Amino acid sequence: MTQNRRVRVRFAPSPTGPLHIGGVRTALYNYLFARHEGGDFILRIEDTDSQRFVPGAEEYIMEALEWCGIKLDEGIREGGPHAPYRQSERKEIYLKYALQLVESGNAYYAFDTAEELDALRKEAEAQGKSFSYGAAVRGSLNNSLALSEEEVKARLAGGNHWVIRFKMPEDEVVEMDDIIRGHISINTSTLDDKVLYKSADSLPTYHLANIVDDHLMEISHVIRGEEWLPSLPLHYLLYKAFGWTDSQPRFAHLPLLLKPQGQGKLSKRDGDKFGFPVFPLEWHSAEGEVSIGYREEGYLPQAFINMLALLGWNPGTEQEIFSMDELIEAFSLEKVSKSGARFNQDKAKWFNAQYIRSSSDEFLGAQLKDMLAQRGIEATADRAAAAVSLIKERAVLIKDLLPLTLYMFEAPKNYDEKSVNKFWKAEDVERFKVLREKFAGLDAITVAETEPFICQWAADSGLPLGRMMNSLRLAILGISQGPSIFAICEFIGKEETLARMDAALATLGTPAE
RNA sequence: GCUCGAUUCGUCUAACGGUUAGGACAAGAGAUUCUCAAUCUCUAAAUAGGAGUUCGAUUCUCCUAUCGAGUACCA
Repeated sequence: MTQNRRVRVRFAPSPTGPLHIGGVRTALYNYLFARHEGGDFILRIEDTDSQRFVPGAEEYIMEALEWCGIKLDEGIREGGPHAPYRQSERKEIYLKYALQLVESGNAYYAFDTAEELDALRKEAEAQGKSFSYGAAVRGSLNNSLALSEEEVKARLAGGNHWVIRFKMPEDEVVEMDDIIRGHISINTSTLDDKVLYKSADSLPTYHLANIVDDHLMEISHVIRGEEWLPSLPLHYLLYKAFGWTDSQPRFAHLPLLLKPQGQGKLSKRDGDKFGFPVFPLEWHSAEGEVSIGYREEGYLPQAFINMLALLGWNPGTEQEIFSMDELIEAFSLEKVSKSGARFNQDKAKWFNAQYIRSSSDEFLGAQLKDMLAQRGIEATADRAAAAVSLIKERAVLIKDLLPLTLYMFEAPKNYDEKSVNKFWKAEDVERFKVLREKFAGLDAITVAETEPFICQWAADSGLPLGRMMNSLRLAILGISQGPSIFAICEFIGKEETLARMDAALATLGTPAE
């Protein structure tokens, strides 16, 4: 294995649907590793399954990576020295390599139909065994190892459907190394003769295309999900069969992302089931189903990435908040954990709240301005930023900014019943009327004016400040929640404050004692 | 079934073979506050089980259990 060669890694999704967070994390770790090492990050689209191709998935993948701040050095849009980066556009490359393996005796033609193989599997199953196309049975099946040379030639010439299978060596121990898991060894007698080249669509399978492209694209490290670990011996053997062992990439198999509840790995349907997004961006399926996305739910990409980075990796320090640059600086594959990580939505929300808090008022104000505009409320950028500054430590999601500030732009349409029962008793209303007159007498309503004034009044008269404030809050907001009522009154101004006080008086009236 | 992998608080995780097993989220209690959040303080909470190696094991080895993945002309 070549040491000190340029680090080049790839993220190689198949466009069979939207990328879920497990895929995003794989892309992220590849990206962090590449940047940390000063290497290249490549996007390769593995669309060798013509049956499962989903239109729009490719665009989705790229948009999702872009939203996350994961930048590509080479890819289907970016191009690069090894273009094309879409396997369907490289199809003529693969047959040549498959044939090379046949010639070197590492692979063979097989003519068995899907139906025949199905029947064999069923038969084995009926006897409580499992069928494996391997050394034990390949001599008695329809392939170039068992059939006569003439027969094989005739079948190939006759246009019979054929596949190319890898000829798995018998009773050989494959020794493998994984950066995360260490040394692994396995005997080849437990492995089968995998199909490398399909007849159904004249395309290679993942195993062939992957090895060929990683070699051609000079990939130095393969960082992928744990579900590929069982295929690793095949891949090692393929590199060996091609004579590429010296330039073989190093492997790192990432732990799986598990469901938040129950068992098993996180799947695309879990989002609907548990009410949290499993996709970075909203996805509209061809069937018209909509799956929610982190972006649309109000997560900031930085928070999303931070949360995801720590799901299966930890630098060994107690730092939890990382910018992308800090992640790049701190990341190492050796620190990736071995066991599956259960996704936790509370933690994801906590990260987002932290990031909202540290965002500028201008940025958050701009988000709010848009949301207000959608409700037909026009606010200036300054007003929106000022409103946000009062409540940003209370927001968990970006979309929370709207309900948290709406009363600053709109008078309440109704009054919370519980609060009315609690804070709008006859005596409260008496005090409230006095307060209204005092407010009316002020030049302007500012925190600096009102706060000391009311506190003084309460102190002098011995009136319960809390009840007074809450009656006012009820009149201004309609609910008993939110930041300093003085600050809100200042924000909406004297005219609006008085108008809302009058409206409350008119709507709620004075309850009987 | 077979093969491979994994196993520290409820969850994410930290700990050169030597720590009172640490932190974060969530939970509980208290403080603070005009309300609700936030914030601050505190509390509870874990090395799957059993052997072995060792002066000493969360850490190394083996067995068991549990969980996961793979077992397609899908990736």
